[in-house]
Amino acid sequence: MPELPEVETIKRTLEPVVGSTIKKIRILREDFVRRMDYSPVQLEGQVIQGLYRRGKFLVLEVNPGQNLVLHLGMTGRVYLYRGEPPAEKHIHFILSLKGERHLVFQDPRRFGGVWFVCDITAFFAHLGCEPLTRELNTRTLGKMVRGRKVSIKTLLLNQALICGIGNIYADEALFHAGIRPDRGAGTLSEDEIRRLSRAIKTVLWQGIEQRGTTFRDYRDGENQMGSFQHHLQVYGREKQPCSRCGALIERRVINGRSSHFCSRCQL
DNA sequence: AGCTCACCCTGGACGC
DNA sequence: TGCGTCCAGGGTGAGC
Repeated sequence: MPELPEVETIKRTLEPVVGSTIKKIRILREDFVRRMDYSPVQLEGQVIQGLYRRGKFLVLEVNPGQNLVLHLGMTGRVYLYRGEPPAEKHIHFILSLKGERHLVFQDPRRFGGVWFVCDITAFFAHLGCEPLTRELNTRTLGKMVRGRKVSIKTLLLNQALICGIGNIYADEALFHAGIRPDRGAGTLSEDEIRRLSRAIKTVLWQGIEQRGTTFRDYRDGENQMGSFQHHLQVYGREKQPCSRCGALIERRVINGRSSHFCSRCQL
């Protein structure tokens, strides 16, 4: 499940594509293309000028008016392959570069996709703040939760407010902050908002340091697994003892998403 | 406007 | 072994 730390890790491992010339674009599944503001063929022969992450999106900037946006959905993998790409299942998109390198996008579940975007600012207009910047702090998080009846867990997953947090890091951040996922967002105290704002940054940075969480599908741009799964405190640890107090971790579905927490440490 | 929920999709786990 | 069923969830959009 690629969330911010996973996409950031992929971005870092794909850095070598910047400055490369695009030789050919192969779309193996038409419906994997979610948007086509310009013809993909126009990218062939052009040089990739930049690569960056926004929330859980990855952007290849060929020029300011021609961007290639990737989203990995649940099971997406994007990696650089040297030599002819493998004839594996579920490869929907290949970007061939000069020097016999191929950027391969594989996604069994096809929740991911690619967008050929001209106006990148408009494309991201609906997206919330980047949690690892100063845009997220006690004051801004306080504004987001004020008066909101949704659970704090649901609020953290809302990409229009904060972008990049998914199910794993939401559960981990709430454990870190000592707040139950089913608490109404509007009921958080000033101190809890401060703790949560810091906890979000802490767990996301830890995830990046560990090169992401590989539960099953996730791989980075070099097709390597992450290691944050070994450091998870609550996610996927139902009925296992809490690392802090020993009580058993509970699992509850909140808004259709499984949520993991310690009912003794999280209030 | 705020919120909930069904939907999309496939592979793996599990029960019989 | 094999078959059927359920589950995982990011983002979108319908409907209340």
